[in-house]
Amino acid sequence: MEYSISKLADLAGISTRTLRYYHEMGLLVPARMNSNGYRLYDQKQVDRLQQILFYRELDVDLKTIQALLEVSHDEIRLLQEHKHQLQNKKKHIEALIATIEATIAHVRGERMMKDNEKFIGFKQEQIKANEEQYGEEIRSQYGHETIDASNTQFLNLTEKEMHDLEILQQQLHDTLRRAVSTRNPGGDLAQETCALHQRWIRYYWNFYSPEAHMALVQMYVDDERFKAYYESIAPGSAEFLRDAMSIFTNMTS
Amino acid sequence: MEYSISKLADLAGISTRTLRYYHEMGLLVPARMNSNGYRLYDQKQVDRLQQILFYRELDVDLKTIQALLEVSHDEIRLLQEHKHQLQNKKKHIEALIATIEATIAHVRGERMMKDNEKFIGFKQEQIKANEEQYGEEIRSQYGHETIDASNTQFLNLTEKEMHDLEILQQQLHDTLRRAVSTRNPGGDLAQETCALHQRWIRYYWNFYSPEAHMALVQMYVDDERFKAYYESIAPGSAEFLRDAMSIFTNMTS
DNA sequence: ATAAACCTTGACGTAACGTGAATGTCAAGT
DNA sequence: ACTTGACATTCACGTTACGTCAAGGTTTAT
Repeated sequence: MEYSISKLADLAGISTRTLRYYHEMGLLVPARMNSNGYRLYDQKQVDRLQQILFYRELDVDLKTIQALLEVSHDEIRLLQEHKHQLQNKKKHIEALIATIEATIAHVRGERMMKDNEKFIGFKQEQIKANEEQYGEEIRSQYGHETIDASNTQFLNLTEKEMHDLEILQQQLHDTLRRAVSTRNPGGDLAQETCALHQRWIRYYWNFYSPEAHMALVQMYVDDERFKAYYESIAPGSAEFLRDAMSIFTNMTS
Repeated sequence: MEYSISKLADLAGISTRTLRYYHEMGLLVPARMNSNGYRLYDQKQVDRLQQILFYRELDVDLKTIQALLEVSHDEIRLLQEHKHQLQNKKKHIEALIATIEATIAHVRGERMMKDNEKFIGFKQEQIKANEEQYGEEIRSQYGHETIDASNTQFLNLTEKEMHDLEILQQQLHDTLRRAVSTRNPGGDLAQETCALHQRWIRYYWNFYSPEAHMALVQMYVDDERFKAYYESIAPGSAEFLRDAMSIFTNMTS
């Protein structure tokens, strides 16, 4: 069964504008375009839209959703994961309700309550949970330098930006190679490498944090795929970058 | 106990940028500003921030939150209402989980499922629920023409826009008065009145819908406060506007 | 005294659309 | 065949709620 754009929008309870936007960004591409330029969607798109809406329900941003849907096409596994996350979200709402009850009791003078207890359960923790849960999965897939042209749509880069990214990547490799030979993770060259790496990472991450960055470079050391890649740049450069980042971010793991 | 901006942000798990933004829009004004220009918040702001975050959790937009917090200062009543809404949200998540389970069973071939069942429970219904639950409350407070200067901050209007709004309102009253005397809700003058009313409403509503507009003009008829107000413009003008809007929106209630 | 942490304002940018303009296409009715 | 209303397209501007950065002032701890 085929759906026009308004039919699918009505079915899913979203706007046609949303569907056009999802098409434009490559998140939900119609099954085909009619000869008159009209979008037509079929069963595969219905199912994919359902997945998208589950992720949206869990406050996952669209770029992340797109990446996640590239990582796995196992529908049952995805659905079970959504279920698990929704059960977590349910618990989080229960925590909020408990906070309300505690606050009411406090207002009535029935119990004491410290100010920090008043904010237990709010959404910021959900966003952090997303970052942890989904960020790790994305990093394992896209934190790798072998980004090819097919991913430019994902990153929504202009030609110029893509070119800039290539230059930056080349610069990063050159600088890292030279920095490794200094054997000084705290030196100027090493710290410049870190700054370049940070700039590079920001092309991929919507929400940067030093912690996440540190986790990534630690993964370069721990994961054989990345370790091998960095060995090919310069021997020992994964560990070197990890050590340099530790200083750059002023963090020790 | 007083909190600096970062202390309060950390306490609540939000950013200092968010707190500055809330100050700027008047949603959460610090208790005082220090001599050095630093913001200081006290207990009242802590409690108000908690209320704001509960509304945010329920996907209520900030302008609506601001309006709601002007309507009622009864903390216990607000908390009980949040609780009620969160319990609804919990049910909605349970519905989503049921949708997942049904979809999994469908994929496995264990049961039949129509496409429309795949979208049961998604968030758009929550947004509609907000519109109904909170919109009505806002309308009863702000859908009234007696907007005074103290509300311009709420609407975030420039001087020019405020002036335009006054002109529009005057024009609306004049046109309505003349339209009523035609006794023709479908006539040009009546339909012009509706267009003016729609333009006027859009100053207040972030998300316009003909249904909501119809509900509002119906309320003008049903609610004595508004009815009396419209009688003072021209006798019978509340019903007239309701009838004219029915034609303008192509809806019959 | 110094460095780091904290604060301010100003301003640009982002994500995910909502809205409207202008125009083409389709289907049903006259 | 023509008309009208519903449906579709692209283009483009605007909105909301911040994230991020720059530039510079203030406070705190060493």
